[in-house]
Amino acid sequence: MKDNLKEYISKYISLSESEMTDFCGLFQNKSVRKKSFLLKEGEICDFEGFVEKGLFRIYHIHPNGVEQILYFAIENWWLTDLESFTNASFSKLHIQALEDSEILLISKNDKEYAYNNIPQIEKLFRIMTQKTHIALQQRMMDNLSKTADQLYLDFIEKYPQLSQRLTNLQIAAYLGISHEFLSKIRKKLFISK
Amino acid sequence: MKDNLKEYISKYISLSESEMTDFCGLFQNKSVRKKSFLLKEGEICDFEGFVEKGLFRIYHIHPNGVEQILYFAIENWWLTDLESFTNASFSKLHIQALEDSEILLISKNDKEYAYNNIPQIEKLFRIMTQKTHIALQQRMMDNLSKTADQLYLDFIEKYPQLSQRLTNLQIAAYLGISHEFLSKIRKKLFISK
DNA sequence: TAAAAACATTGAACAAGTTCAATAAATACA
DNA sequence: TGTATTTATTGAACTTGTTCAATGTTTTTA
Repeated sequence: MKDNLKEYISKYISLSESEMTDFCGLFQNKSVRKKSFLLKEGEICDFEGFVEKGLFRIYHIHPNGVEQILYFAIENWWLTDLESFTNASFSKLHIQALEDSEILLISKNDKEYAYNNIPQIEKLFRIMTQKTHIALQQRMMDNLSKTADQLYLDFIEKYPQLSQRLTNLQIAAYLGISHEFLSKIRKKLFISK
Repeated sequence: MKDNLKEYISKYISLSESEMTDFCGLFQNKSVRKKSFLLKEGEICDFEGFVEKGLFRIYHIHPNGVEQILYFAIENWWLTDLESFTNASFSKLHIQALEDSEILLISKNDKEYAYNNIPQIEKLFRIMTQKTHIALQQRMMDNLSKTADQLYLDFIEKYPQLSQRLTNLQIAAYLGISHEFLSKIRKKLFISK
């Protein structure tokens, strides 16, 4: 039970057996059917999730109707709307399952409990946030400097297994280009799938 | 001494007087002349800094020679190359003073000491990293969806005092557009300065 | 398994932003 | 204060990517 979560945690911090049981006990399993939502714009995100199985997209719908995917979350990745979760503000994001999925959810209250009662947990999330921050900085710089061709090639090279599970529409929405243009890029690069 | 730093810290956590003295004692003051560097590409960033006075730019030079500014740091902002600092890897970034500046620096070792000996420090940096992460996500989404006009207007509205201290070259390098195009945008918008 | 829905491809016209080069204006500095 | 350097402006040609519309393909679902 919750073996992936325990393994993930152990990569970054050392917990006693009782602390581990205590902390992991705060997570509730939830099955999410393909296309259904964990969060919709306007709601307050009061959970953080660890994906055991499946695939989610975290995205924003711009005023002009265009969907921008902020990130994907697959097995052993975490997801939340950090802004809404942290500030208890209305979310600008949607979180939707793209496959039938299993996710472990911890509520904001239970996370607070963990911060206050298991000292190492503060460290765990500090390290996790650092890592995602580094990755996001890199993505930011890439997006501002690379052409769409390079962004696409980098993406399928960096996430080969994930890109197999996504439509080109979704990849385009992540890269921030139109799917028509992605199609033309793929043609130019002789990518057939 | 170090009043701004102490005030900053107190916004997020509560330290006893001795803890505060202990922690702030780990910071060394450094004067940095305009145009000189705190960090250059290829070096390992073993410090984190809190700006007391002045202005820095943290930027990357792309293979094609274009300078991309990742962020600016003014009074009461922190700066480091998080990736190089965290992983002790060679930095891809330059950190340069754009004005004569005063900065408080803490070494990686001393920060480790603080993490291990002052429990609340873990929380402080967890919260700080969360905040910058939220801001970076927002900037990411903006950059992918907004036109250069909007990005520029948003920037000068969000950072009115900072933008007064920057050249248009620097603002363009932050927004990820050419400075010629920024000039045309300013003309169109009737911005005279 | 047939119909509906979602996804992918292609072309043509267009818009946004870049590059290069020339010039002007402002700033730094000896 | 005058000269060198950096910064800003402008225009023309060009590149990258978008939008719209039409068509074909694949996947989902009743």
